[in-house]
Amino acid sequence: MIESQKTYSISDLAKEFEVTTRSIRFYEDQSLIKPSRRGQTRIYSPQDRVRLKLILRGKRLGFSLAETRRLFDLYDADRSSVQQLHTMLSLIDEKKEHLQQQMEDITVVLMELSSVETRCQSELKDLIK
Amino acid sequence: MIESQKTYSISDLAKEFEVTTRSIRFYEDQSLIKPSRRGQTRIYSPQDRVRLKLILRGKRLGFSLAETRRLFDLYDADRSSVQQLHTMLSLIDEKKEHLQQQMEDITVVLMELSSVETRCQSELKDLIK
DNA sequence: TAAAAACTTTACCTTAACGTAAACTTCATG
DNA sequence: CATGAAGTTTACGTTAAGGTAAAGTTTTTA
Repeated sequence: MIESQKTYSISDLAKEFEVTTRSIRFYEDQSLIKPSRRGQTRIYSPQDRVRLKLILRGKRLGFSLAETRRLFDLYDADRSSVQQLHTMLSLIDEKKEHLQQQMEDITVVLMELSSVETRCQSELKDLIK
Repeated sequence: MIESQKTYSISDLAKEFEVTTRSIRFYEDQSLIKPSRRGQTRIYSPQDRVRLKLILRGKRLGFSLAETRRLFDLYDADRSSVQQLHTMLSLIDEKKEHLQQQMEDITVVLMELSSVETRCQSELKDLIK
């Protein structure tokens, strides 16, 4: 099975994810993606594409690019020493706690918004009727 | 019941929420809080304190100060015209969608982190044993 | 009452995450 | 083959959210 080694140009990805090519190059500058090259031209693999997707998900969560890179480092990290594994586990825990706090915050805000929404709707009924 | 009309100084709040006085003044500058004054000195009411708490919660969610102010405006808004109410409802919907997207993102990342965590733990066992 | 502590304003500095413009190269195609 | 589209680098500009420093006022306290 010689599977079609799919690749993407920078503008392919820019369109797909609705970001500028400037941004994508900037992420590379910050060592978040490392596309290969044909001559000068960047060529993105499916893995690079996944990376970009992860970067953007991070952004939606309010991660800085530096934080996202640390997460990438977690995945890629040297898993050979006990030290390393412990460091990694505590980093993971830190992130998890942070995300759980965010979850709680979101839940609260969503409830508040729903309550305002309901009040608005009923006031709207009153005004129209 | 003459309840103790509690107030706070800027550094009271700074300590409680672990932010700098500079930040608190900056939020005022951006019209997010409006403490009263005794002479020049700022005096914060319990309501002001709640506002600050909300600002910080917004920050944890990655809201910009401008966004948070828009949310405040939603709460305080003129609820008299049908127009207004419709605008408000669509803003609320927008926010809700955004937050729901964030929830999904967080859920996914949490699961991924847990999976990495499990792998780390088992590798740790192998190394130690 | 004098000195320290806490408050104030004004103003310039910093960092992250790009936007924008200039000037150049490579490639497809009418 | 020239021209236009897409790619590249370099470099300066911009915005948000404060940090930091200077210079002054007010309040507390020894």
